[in-house]
Amino acid sequence: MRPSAKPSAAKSSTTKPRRRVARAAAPKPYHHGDLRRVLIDAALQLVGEGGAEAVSVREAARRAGVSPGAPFRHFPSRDALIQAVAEEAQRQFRAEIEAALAAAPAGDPLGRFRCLGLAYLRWAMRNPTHFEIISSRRLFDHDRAAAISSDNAELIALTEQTLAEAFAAGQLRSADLKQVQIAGRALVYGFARMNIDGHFPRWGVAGPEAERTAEAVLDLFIEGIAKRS
Amino acid sequence: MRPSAKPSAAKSSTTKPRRRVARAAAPKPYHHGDLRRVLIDAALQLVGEGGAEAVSVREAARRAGVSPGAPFRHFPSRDALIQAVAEEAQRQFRAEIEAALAAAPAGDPLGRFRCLGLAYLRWAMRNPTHFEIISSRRLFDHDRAAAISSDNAELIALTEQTLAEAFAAGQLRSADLKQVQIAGRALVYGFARMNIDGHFPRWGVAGPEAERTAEAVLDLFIEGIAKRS
DNA sequence: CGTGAATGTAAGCATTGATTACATGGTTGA
DNA sequence: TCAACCATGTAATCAATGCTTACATTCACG
Repeated sequence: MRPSAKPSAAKSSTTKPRRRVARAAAPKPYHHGDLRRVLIDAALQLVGEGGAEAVSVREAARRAGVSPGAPFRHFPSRDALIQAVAEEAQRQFRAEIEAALAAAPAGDPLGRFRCLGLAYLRWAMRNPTHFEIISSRRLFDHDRAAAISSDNAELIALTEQTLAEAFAAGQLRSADLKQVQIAGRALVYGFARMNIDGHFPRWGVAGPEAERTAEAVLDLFIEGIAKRS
Repeated sequence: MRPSAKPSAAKSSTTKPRRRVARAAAPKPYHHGDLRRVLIDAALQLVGEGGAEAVSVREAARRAGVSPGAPFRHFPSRDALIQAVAEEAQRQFRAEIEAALAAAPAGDPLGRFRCLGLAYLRWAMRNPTHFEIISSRRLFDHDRAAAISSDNAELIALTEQTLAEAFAAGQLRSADLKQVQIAGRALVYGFARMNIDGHFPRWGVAGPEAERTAEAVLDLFIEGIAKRS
Protein backbone atom coordinates (compact mmCIF):
# COMPACT_ATOMS: atom_id res chain seq x y z
CA MET A 1 0.00 0.00 0.00
CA ARG A 2 1.04 3.61 0.21
CA PRO A 3 4.32 3.42 2.06
CA SER A 4 4.03 6.64 4.03
CA ALA A 5 0.96 5.49 5.84
CA LYS A 6 2.48 2.62 7.72
CA PRO A 7 5.30 3.17 10.21
CA SER A 8 4.31 -0.25 11.45
CA ALA A 9 5.76 -1.10 14.83
CA ALA A 10 8.09 -4.07 14.98
CA LYS A 11 6.40 -7.13 16.34
CA SER A 12 7.16 -8.13 19.88
CA SER A 13 9.56 -10.96 19.33
CA THR A 14 10.20 -12.80 22.54
CA THR A 15 10.41 -15.94 20.47
CA LYS A 16 11.63 -18.87 22.46
CA PRO A 17 13.59 -21.57 20.60
CA ARG A 18 11.46 -23.95 18.68
CA ARG A 19 11.70 -26.96 21.04
CA ARG A 20 8.78 -27.70 23.26
CA VAL A 21 9.43 -26.90 26.91
CA ALA A 22 7.08 -28.19 29.54
CA ARG A 23 5.28 -25.43 31.44
CA ALA A 24 6.28 -22.78 28.85
CA ALA A 25 3.20 -21.48 27.11
CA ALA A 26 3.21 -22.79 23.53
CA PRO A 27 6.27 -20.98 22.14
CA LYS A 28 4.86 -20.31 18.69
CA PRO A 29 3.32 -23.38 17.23
CA TYR A 30 3.77 -23.82 13.52
CA HIS A 31 0.05 -23.91 13.00
CA HIS A 32 -1.79 -20.92 14.25
CA GLY A 33 -4.99 -22.55 15.30
CA ASP A 34 -7.57 -20.18 13.89
CA LEU A 35 -5.73 -17.87 11.59
CA ARG A 36 -8.71 -17.11 9.44
CA ARG A 37 -10.65 -15.69 12.33
CA VAL A 38 -7.70 -13.70 13.62
CA LEU A 39 -7.07 -12.24 10.18
CA ILE A 40 -10.65 -11.11 9.88
CA ASP A 41 -10.43 -9.45 13.27
CA ALA A 42 -7.17 -7.76 12.37
CA ALA A 43 -8.64 -6.52 9.10
CA LEU A 44 -11.65 -5.20 10.93
CA GLN A 45 -9.35 -3.35 13.28
CA LEU A 46 -7.54 -1.86 10.30
CA VAL A 47 -10.79 -0.68 8.79
CA GLY A 48 -11.51 1.04 12.06
CA GLU A 49 -8.15 2.78 12.04
CA GLY A 50 -7.99 4.09 8.51
CA GLY A 51 -11.01 3.14 6.51
CA ALA A 52 -11.57 0.17 4.26
CA GLU A 53 -8.83 1.16 1.86
CA ALA A 54 -6.26 1.05 4.66
CA VAL A 55 -6.57 -2.71 4.98
CA SER A 56 -3.31 -4.38 4.05
CA VAL A 57 -2.84 -8.10 3.91
CA ARG A 58 0.70 -7.82 5.17
CA GLU A 59 -0.26 -5.70 8.12
CA ALA A 60 -3.02 -8.13 9.05
CA ALA A 61 -0.48 -10.94 8.84
CA ARG A 62 1.91 -8.94 10.98
CA ARG A 63 -0.70 -8.44 13.66
CA ALA A 64 -1.54 -12.11 13.56
CA GLY A 65 2.17 -12.85 14.03
CA VAL A 66 2.38 -14.77 10.82
CA SER A 67 4.34 -14.60 7.59
CA PRO A 68 3.20 -12.28 4.77
CA GLY A 69 2.19 -15.14 2.54
CA ALA A 70 0.14 -17.02 5.10
CA PRO A 71 -3.14 -15.12 4.63
CA PHE A 72 -3.28 -16.28 1.04
CA ARG A 73 -3.86 -19.82 2.28
CA HIS A 74 -7.20 -18.60 3.60
CA PHE A 75 -8.14 -15.82 1.20
CA PRO A 76 -7.29 -15.89 -2.49
CA SER A 77 -6.95 -12.13 -2.59
CA ARG A 78 -7.07 -9.01 -0.53
CA ASP A 79 -10.59 -8.35 -1.72
CA ALA A 80 -11.64 -11.78 -0.53
CA LEU A 81 -10.37 -10.93 2.93
CA ILE A 82 -12.29 -7.69 2.96
CA GLN A 83 -15.34 -9.49 1.72
CA ALA A 84 -15.10 -12.01 4.53
CA VAL A 85 -15.05 -9.11 6.95
CA ALA A 86 -18.10 -7.70 5.21
CA GLU A 87 -19.94 -10.99 5.48
CA GLU A 88 -19.20 -11.17 9.17
CA ALA A 89 -20.43 -7.62 9.65
CA GLN A 90 -23.54 -8.26 7.60
CA ARG A 91 -24.34 -11.28 9.72
CA GLN A 92 -24.17 -9.26 12.91
CA PHE A 93 -26.15 -6.44 11.37
CA ARG A 94 -28.92 -8.70 10.25
CA ALA A 95 -29.09 -10.48 13.59
CA GLU A 96 -29.44 -7.17 15.38
CA ILE A 97 -32.19 -5.96 13.07
CA GLU A 98 -34.15 -9.16 13.39
CA ALA A 99 -33.81 -9.15 17.16
CA ALA A 100 -35.13 -5.60 17.31
CA LEU A 101 -38.02 -6.50 15.08
CA ALA A 102 -38.81 -9.57 17.14
CA ALA A 103 -38.93 -7.43 20.27
CA ALA A 104 -41.24 -4.87 18.67
CA PRO A 105 -44.95 -4.88 19.48
CA ALA A 106 -46.99 -6.78 16.95
CA GLY A 107 -50.07 -4.60 16.79
CA ASP A 108 -48.63 -1.43 15.30
CA PRO A 109 -46.97 -1.92 11.89
CA LEU A 110 -45.77 1.65 11.57
CA GLY A 111 -44.29 1.37 15.03
CA ARG A 112 -42.52 -1.77 13.92
CA PHE A 113 -41.21 0.12 10.92
CA ARG A 114 -39.88 2.73 13.30
CA CYS A 115 -38.18 0.08 15.41
CA LEU A 116 -36.59 -1.27 12.30
CA GLY A 117 -35.20 2.10 11.29
CA LEU A 118 -34.07 2.81 14.80
CA ALA A 119 -32.21 -0.49 15.06
CA TYR A 120 -30.58 0.26 11.73
CA LEU A 121 -29.44 3.70 12.82
CA ARG A 122 -28.28 2.59 16.23
CA TRP A 123 -26.22 -0.24 14.86
CA ALA A 124 -24.66 2.02 12.25
CA MET A 125 -23.82 4.63 14.89
CA ARG A 126 -22.31 2.13 17.26
CA ASN A 127 -20.45 0.09 14.67
CA PRO A 128 -19.36 2.61 12.06
CA THR A 129 -16.49 0.39 11.05
CA HIS A 130 -18.75 -2.52 10.29
CA PHE A 131 -21.28 -0.36 8.57
CA GLU A 132 -18.72 1.23 6.33
CA ILE A 133 -17.50 -2.07 5.04
CA ILE A 134 -21.02 -3.27 4.45
CA SER A 135 -22.12 -0.18 2.67
CA SER A 136 -19.89 -0.14 -0.38
CA ARG A 137 -20.87 -2.80 -2.85
CA ARG A 138 -17.73 -2.08 -4.78
CA LEU A 139 -15.66 -4.14 -2.37
CA PHE A 140 -17.36 -7.37 -3.28
CA ASP A 141 -16.57 -9.90 -5.88
CA HIS A 142 -19.61 -10.13 -8.03
CA ASP A 143 -19.50 -13.90 -7.65
CA ARG A 144 -19.85 -14.35 -3.95
CA ALA A 145 -21.63 -11.07 -3.53
CA ALA A 146 -24.82 -13.01 -4.08
CA ALA A 147 -24.71 -14.29 -0.52
CA ILE A 148 -24.56 -10.84 0.96
CA SER A 149 -26.98 -9.33 -1.47
CA SER A 150 -29.53 -11.99 -0.72
CA ASP A 151 -29.15 -11.30 2.98
CA ASN A 152 -29.72 -7.68 2.20
CA ALA A 153 -32.61 -8.49 -0.09
CA GLU A 154 -34.27 -10.33 2.77
CA LEU A 155 -33.99 -7.29 4.97
CA ILE A 156 -35.43 -5.15 2.22
CA ALA A 157 -38.29 -7.57 1.81
CA LEU A 158 -38.87 -7.33 5.54
CA THR A 159 -39.25 -3.57 5.41
CA GLU A 160 -41.51 -3.84 2.38
CA GLN A 161 -43.71 -6.25 4.21
CA THR A 162 -43.87 -4.06 7.28
CA LEU A 163 -44.78 -1.08 5.16
CA ALA A 164 -47.46 -3.06 3.39
CA GLU A 165 -48.99 -3.99 6.74
CA ALA A 166 -48.86 -0.38 7.83
CA PHE A 167 -50.65 0.66 4.69
CA ALA A 168 -53.23 -2.06 5.12
CA ALA A 169 -53.83 -0.77 8.62
CA GLY A 170 -54.45 2.70 7.21
CA GLN A 171 -51.41 4.22 8.84
CA LEU A 172 -49.80 5.63 5.69
CA ARG A 173 -50.88 8.57 3.65
CA SER A 174 -49.11 7.55 0.44
CA ALA A 175 -49.99 4.43 -1.49
CA ASP A 176 -46.68 4.27 -3.32
CA LEU A 177 -44.95 1.91 -0.94
CA LYS A 178 -41.95 1.49 -3.21
CA GLN A 179 -41.12 5.15 -3.00
CA VAL A 180 -41.71 5.30 0.72
CA GLN A 181 -39.37 2.39 1.15
CA ILE A 182 -36.64 3.88 -1.00
CA ALA A 183 -36.96 7.20 0.76
CA GLY A 184 -36.70 5.53 4.12
CA ARG A 185 -33.66 3.58 3.11
CA ALA A 186 -32.04 6.67 1.67
CA LEU A 187 -32.71 8.55 4.88
CA VAL A 188 -31.15 6.05 7.28
CA TYR A 189 -28.38 5.14 4.89
CA GLY A 190 -27.61 8.78 4.30
CA PHE A 191 -27.56 9.60 7.98
CA ALA A 192 -25.30 6.69 8.77
CA ARG A 193 -22.91 7.44 5.96
CA MET A 194 -22.81 11.15 6.64
CA ASN A 195 -21.80 10.26 10.14
CA ILE A 196 -19.04 7.97 8.90
CA ASP A 197 -17.89 10.33 6.18
CA GLY A 198 -17.42 13.11 8.68
CA HIS A 199 -20.27 15.43 7.80
CA PHE A 200 -21.33 15.82 11.40
CA PRO A 201 -18.36 17.51 13.02
CA ARG A 202 -20.18 18.26 16.25
CA TRP A 203 -20.31 14.74 17.58
CA GLY A 204 -17.34 12.52 16.97
CA VAL A 205 -19.04 9.30 16.04
CA ALA A 206 -21.72 7.66 18.05
CA GLY A 207 -22.29 9.25 21.42
CA PRO A 208 -25.70 9.92 22.87
CA GLU A 209 -26.28 13.13 20.92
CA ALA A 210 -25.81 11.34 17.62
CA GLU A 211 -28.33 8.71 18.56
CA ARG A 212 -30.80 11.26 19.82
CA THR A 213 -30.55 13.22 16.59
CA ALA A 214 -30.87 10.04 14.57
CA GLU A 215 -34.04 9.16 16.42
CA ALA A 216 -35.47 12.62 15.97
CA VAL A 217 -34.77 12.58 12.26
CA LEU A 218 -36.36 9.19 11.92
CA ASP A 219 -39.44 10.38 13.77
CA LEU A 220 -39.66 13.40 11.53
CA PHE A 221 -39.70 11.13 8.52
CA ILE A 222 -42.25 8.76 9.97
CA GLU A 223 -44.60 11.57 10.89
CA GLY A 224 -44.18 12.73 7.32
CA ILE A 225 -45.36 9.47 5.83
CA ALA A 226 -48.05 8.81 8.44
CA LYS A 227 -51.67 9.66 7.86
CA ARG A 228 -52.56 12.68 9.95
CA SER A 229 -55.11 12.11 12.66
CA MET B 1 -1.23 0.04 -5.98
CA ARG B 2 -2.53 -3.48 -6.11
CA PRO B 3 -0.52 -4.94 -8.96
CA SER B 4 -3.20 -7.20 -10.31
CA ALA B 5 -5.48 -4.32 -11.14
CA LYS B 6 -3.32 -2.61 -13.72
CA PRO B 7 -2.22 -4.33 -16.91
CA SER B 8 -1.49 -0.80 -18.01
CA ALA B 9 -1.07 -0.43 -21.74
CA ALA B 10 2.29 0.78 -22.94
CA LYS B 11 2.21 4.40 -23.92
CA SER B 12 2.17 5.21 -27.59
CA SER B 13 5.76 6.16 -28.14
CA THR B 14 6.19 7.72 -31.55
CA THR B 15 8.75 9.98 -29.96
CA LYS B 16 10.72 11.90 -32.49
CA PRO B 17 14.33 12.77 -31.66
CA ARG B 18 14.69 15.70 -29.39
CA ARG B 19 15.81 18.30 -31.92
CA ARG B 20 13.30 20.81 -33.13
CA VAL B 21 12.14 20.21 -36.69
CA ALA B 22 10.26 22.93 -38.52
CA ARG B 23 6.67 21.97 -39.42
CA ALA B 24 6.73 18.94 -37.09
CA ALA B 25 4.15 19.39 -34.35
CA ALA B 26 6.04 20.03 -31.09
CA PRO B 27 7.84 16.68 -30.68
CA LYS B 28 7.49 16.49 -26.89
CA PRO B 29 8.55 19.73 -25.32
CA TYR B 30 10.37 19.35 -22.05
CA HIS B 31 7.81 21.44 -20.26
CA HIS B 32 4.32 20.13 -20.46
CA GLY B 33 2.41 23.36 -20.50
CA ASP B 34 -0.35 22.71 -17.99
CA LEU B 35 0.53 19.49 -16.30
CA ARG B 36 -1.37 20.25 -13.15
CA ARG B 37 -4.65 20.53 -15.00
CA VAL B 38 -3.98 17.41 -17.06
CA LEU B 39 -3.13 15.43 -13.93
CA ILE B 40 -6.36 16.46 -12.26
CA ASP B 41 -8.31 15.40 -15.32
CA ALA B 42 -6.50 12.07 -15.47
CA ALA B 43 -7.14 11.47 -11.79
CA LEU B 44 -10.79 12.29 -12.27
CA GLN B 45 -10.94 9.80 -15.08
CA LEU B 46 -9.36 7.19 -12.82
CA VAL B 47 -11.93 7.84 -10.13
CA GLY B 48 -14.58 7.23 -12.72
CA GLU B 49 -13.03 3.94 -13.73
CA GLY B 50 -12.40 2.32 -10.37
CA GLY B 51 -13.43 4.56 -7.53
CA ALA B 52 -11.39 7.02 -5.54
CA GLU B 53 -9.04 4.39 -4.22
CA ALA B 54 -8.06 3.40 -7.76
CA VAL B 55 -6.30 6.69 -8.30
CA SER B 56 -2.59 6.14 -8.77
CA VAL B 57 -0.09 8.91 -9.21
CA ARG B 58 1.96 6.86 -11.61
CA GLU B 59 -0.99 6.03 -13.80
CA ALA B 60 -2.01 9.67 -13.91
CA ALA B 61 1.55 10.55 -14.91
CA ARG B 62 1.47 7.82 -17.53
CA ARG B 63 -1.70 9.20 -19.07
CA ALA B 64 -0.23 12.66 -19.04
CA GLY B 65 2.81 11.29 -20.87
CA VAL B 66 5.18 12.33 -18.15
CA SER B 67 7.68 10.70 -15.81
CA PRO B 68 6.50 9.10 -12.55
CA GLY B 69 8.12 11.75 -10.41
CA ALA B 70 6.72 14.73 -12.25
CA PRO B 71 3.36 14.94 -10.47
CA PHE B 72 5.14 15.51 -7.19
CA ARG B 73 6.25 18.88 -8.47
CA HIS B 74 2.61 19.91 -8.40
CA PHE B 75 1.18 17.84 -5.55
CA PRO B 76 3.17 16.96 -2.45
CA SER B 77 1.35 13.66 -2.10
CA ARG B 78 -1.23 11.43 -3.67
CA ASP B 79 -3.80 12.70 -1.22
CA ALA B 80 -3.07 16.24 -2.29
CA LEU B 81 -3.83 15.30 -5.87
CA ILE B 82 -7.10 13.70 -4.89
CA GLN B 83 -7.92 16.73 -2.83
CA ALA B 84 -7.32 19.00 -5.77
CA VAL B 85 -9.75 16.89 -7.74
CA ALA B 86 -12.23 17.22 -4.90
CA GLU B 87 -11.86 20.98 -4.84
CA GLU B 88 -12.49 21.16 -8.55
CA ALA B 89 -15.58 18.99 -8.19
CA GLN B 90 -16.85 20.99 -5.26
CA ARG B 91 -16.49 24.17 -7.26
CA GLN B 92 -18.61 22.79 -10.07
CA PHE B 93 -21.14 21.40 -7.65
CA ARG B 94 -21.58 24.66 -5.87
CA ALA B 95 -21.88 26.61 -9.10
CA GLU B 96 -24.63 24.29 -10.29
CA ILE B 97 -26.57 24.55 -7.06
CA GLU B 98 -26.37 28.31 -6.99
CA ALA B 99 -27.43 28.53 -10.60
CA ALA B 100 -30.46 26.38 -9.90
CA LEU B 101 -31.35 28.47 -6.91
CA ALA B 102 -30.97 31.67 -8.88
CA ALA B 103 -33.34 30.33 -11.51
CA ALA B 104 -35.95 29.31 -8.94
CA PRO B 105 -39.03 31.47 -8.40
CA ALA B 106 -38.63 33.88 -5.52
CA GLY B 107 -42.10 33.77 -4.07
CA ASP B 108 -42.25 30.18 -2.83
CA PRO B 109 -39.53 29.29 -0.30
CA LEU B 110 -40.50 25.65 -0.03
CA GLY B 111 -40.46 25.44 -3.81
CA ARG B 112 -36.98 26.93 -3.74
CA PHE B 113 -36.00 24.30 -1.22
CA ARG B 114 -37.28 21.70 -3.60
CA CYS B 115 -35.27 23.17 -6.45
CA LEU B 116 -32.21 23.03 -4.27
CA GLY B 117 -32.69 19.39 -3.45
CA LEU B 118 -33.47 18.56 -7.02
CA ALA B 119 -30.34 20.28 -8.29
CA TYR B 120 -28.35 18.37 -5.68
CA LEU B 121 -29.77 15.04 -6.73
CA ARG B 122 -29.49 15.71 -10.42
CA TRP B 123 -25.88 16.72 -10.17
CA ALA B 124 -25.06 13.69 -8.05
CA MET B 125 -26.79 11.38 -10.52
CA ARG B 126 -25.10 12.87 -13.54
CA ASN B 127 -21.66 13.22 -12.00
CA PRO B 128 -21.32 10.24 -9.69
CA THR B 129 -17.58 10.37 -10.01
CA HIS B 130 -17.38 13.93 -8.81
CA PHE B 131 -19.90 13.35 -6.09
CA GLU B 132 -18.07 10.36 -4.75
CA ILE B 133 -14.86 12.24 -4.34
CA ILE B 134 -16.61 15.13 -2.68
CA SER B 135 -18.53 13.00 -0.28
CA SER B 136 -15.81 11.39 1.77
CA ARG B 137 -14.20 13.85 4.10
CA ARG B 138 -11.54 11.30 4.88
CA LEU B 139 -9.69 12.13 1.70
CA PHE B 140 -8.89 15.63 2.79
CA ASP B 141 -5.95 17.00 4.62
CA HIS B 142 -7.33 18.66 7.66
CA ASP B 143 -5.32 21.75 6.80
CA ARG B 144 -6.68 22.71 3.44
CA ALA B 145 -10.00 21.03 4.07
CA ALA B 146 -11.10 24.35 5.50
CA ALA B 147 -11.59 25.74 2.01
CA ILE B 148 -13.91 22.97 0.97
CA SER B 149 -15.69 22.80 4.27
CA SER B 150 -16.41 26.49 4.18
CA ASP B 151 -17.80 26.12 0.69
CA ASN B 152 -19.97 23.37 2.01
CA ALA B 153 -20.89 25.39 5.06
CA GLU B 154 -22.09 28.14 2.78
CA LEU B 155 -24.37 25.75 0.97
CA ILE B 156 -25.68 24.47 4.27
CA ALA B 157 -26.33 28.01 5.39
CA LEU B 158 -28.21 28.54 2.16
CA THR B 159 -30.53 25.64 2.84
CA GLU B 160 -31.03 26.78 6.41
CA GLN B 161 -31.99 30.20 5.22
CA THR B 162 -34.40 28.82 2.66
CA LEU B 163 -36.01 26.62 5.28
CA ALA B 164 -36.30 29.56 7.65
CA GLU B 165 -38.11 31.54 4.96
CA ALA B 166 -40.41 28.60 4.31
CA PHE B 167 -41.22 28.41 7.97
CA ALA B 168 -41.81 32.12 8.18
CA ALA B 169 -44.23 31.78 5.27
CA GLY B 170 -46.11 29.11 7.20
CA GLN B 171 -45.23 26.35 4.78
CA LEU B 172 -43.68 23.94 7.29
CA ARG B 173 -45.41 21.88 9.89
CA SER B 174 -42.37 21.40 12.14
CA ALA B 175 -40.63 24.24 13.90
CA ASP B 176 -37.41 22.33 14.42
CA LEU B 177 -35.63 23.57 11.33
CA LYS B 178 -32.36 22.01 12.33
CA GLN B 179 -33.82 18.57 12.24
CA VAL B 180 -35.67 19.18 9.01
CA GLN B 181 -32.44 20.32 7.46
CA ILE B 182 -30.45 17.34 8.67
CA ALA B 183 -33.16 14.96 7.52
CA GLY B 184 -33.21 16.58 4.10
CA ARG B 185 -29.49 16.38 3.76
CA ALA B 186 -29.47 12.77 4.87
CA LEU B 187 -32.15 11.95 2.32
CA VAL B 188 -30.43 13.41 -0.71
CA TYR B 189 -26.98 12.36 0.43
CA GLY B 190 -28.22 8.87 1.10
CA PHE B 191 -29.95 8.58 -2.23
CA ALA B 192 -26.90 9.80 -4.10
CA ARG B 193 -24.53 7.54 -2.23
CA MET B 194 -26.74 4.49 -2.49
CA ASN B 195 -26.72 5.07 -6.20
CA ILE B 196 -22.94 5.28 -6.27
CA ASP B 197 -22.43 2.39 -3.88
CA GLY B 198 -24.50 0.13 -6.08
CA HIS B 199 -27.63 -0.31 -3.98
CA PHE B 200 -29.91 0.37 -6.91
CA PRO B 201 -29.18 -2.49 -9.27
CA ARG B 202 -32.08 -1.73 -11.59
CA TRP B 203 -30.71 1.39 -13.15
CA GLY B 204 -27.01 1.51 -13.86
CA VAL B 205 -26.18 5.01 -12.76
CA ALA B 206 -27.98 8.08 -13.88
CA GLY B 207 -30.48 7.44 -16.63
CA PRO B 208 -33.93 8.94 -16.69
CA GLU B 209 -35.47 6.40 -14.33
CA ALA B 210 -32.95 7.24 -11.62
CA GLU B 211 -33.74 10.91 -11.89
CA ARG B 212 -37.47 10.33 -11.92
CA THR B 213 -37.22 8.22 -8.78
CA ALA B 214 -34.99 10.80 -7.16
CA GLU B 215 -37.53 13.49 -7.86
CA ALA B 216 -40.39 11.37 -6.55
CA VAL B 217 -38.53 10.59 -3.35
CA LEU B 218 -37.72 14.24 -2.86
CA ASP B 219 -41.36 15.19 -3.35
CA LEU B 220 -42.42 12.57 -0.85
CA PHE B 221 -40.11 14.11 1.70
CA ILE B 222 -41.23 17.65 0.99
CA GLU B 223 -44.88 16.74 1.28
CA GLY B 224 -43.95 15.15 4.57
CA ILE B 225 -42.52 18.33 6.01
CA ALA B 226 -45.08 20.66 4.46
CA LYS B 227 -48.07 21.92 6.37
CA ARG B 228 -51.18 20.14 5.10
CA SER B 229 -53.73 22.31 3.40
C1' DC C 1 3.39 -46.00 12.34
C1' DG C 2 3.32 -43.69 8.11
C1' DT C 3 1.46 -41.02 4.48
C1' DG C 4 -1.16 -37.30 2.29
C1' DA C 5 -3.48 -33.03 2.86
C1' DA C 6 -3.61 -28.74 5.24
C1' DT C 7 -1.21 -24.88 6.66
C1' DG C 8 2.68 -22.07 7.39
C1' DT C 9 7.50 -20.01 5.74
C1' DA C 10 10.98 -18.01 2.54
C1' DA C 11 12.07 -15.82 -1.37
C1' DG C 12 10.93 -13.25 -5.23
C1' DC C 13 8.24 -10.37 -8.87
C1' DA C 14 5.81 -6.31 -10.48
C1' DT C 15 3.77 -2.18 -8.99
C1' DT C 16 3.11 1.70 -6.04
C1' DG C 17 4.12 6.38 -3.31
C1' DA C 18 7.79 9.17 -2.30
C1' DT C 19 12.62 11.26 -2.28
C1' DT C 20 16.88 12.74 -4.29
C1' DA C 21 20.18 14.34 -7.67
C1' DC C 22 20.45 16.04 -12.05
C1' DA C 23 18.76 18.12 -16.67
C1' DT C 24 16.23 21.54 -19.14
C1' DG C 25 14.43 25.73 -20.52
C1' DG C 26 11.33 30.00 -19.76
C1' DT C 27 11.76 34.64 -17.37
C1' DT C 28 13.85 38.51 -15.93
C1' DG C 29 16.80 42.23 -14.69
C1' DA C 30 21.34 44.60 -15.37
C1' DT D 1 21.65 40.64 -24.90
C1' DC D 2 22.51 37.35 -22.13
C1' DA D 3 23.47 35.17 -17.94
C1' DA D 4 21.73 33.86 -13.75
C1' DC D 5 17.76 32.06 -11.50
C1' DC D 6 14.18 29.12 -10.68
C1' DA D 7 10.20 26.45 -12.00
C1' DT D 8 9.50 22.20 -13.97
C1' DG D 9 10.70 17.89 -15.90
C1' DT D 10 13.70 13.14 -15.83
C1' DA D 11 16.32 9.16 -13.85
C1' DA D 12 17.38 6.38 -10.26
C1' DT D 13 16.35 4.65 -6.02
C1' DC D 14 13.86 3.05 -1.59
C1' DA D 15 10.46 0.89 1.30
C1' DA D 16 5.97 -1.12 1.16
C1' DT D 17 2.39 -3.72 -1.04
C1' DG D 18 -0.38 -7.82 -3.44
C1' DC D 19 0.46 -12.06 -5.08
C1' DT D 20 2.96 -16.49 -6.66
C1' DT D 21 5.97 -20.38 -6.25
C1' DA D 22 8.84 -23.68 -3.99
C1' DC D 23 9.73 -25.67 0.25
C1' DA D 24 8.91 -26.92 5.38
C1' DT D 25 6.13 -28.51 9.11
C1' DT D 26 2.40 -30.53 11.35
C1' DC D 27 -2.18 -32.64 11.79
C1' DA D 28 -5.43 -36.25 10.80
C1' DC D 29 -6.56 -40.50 9.49
C1' DG D 30 -5.60 -45.07 7.54
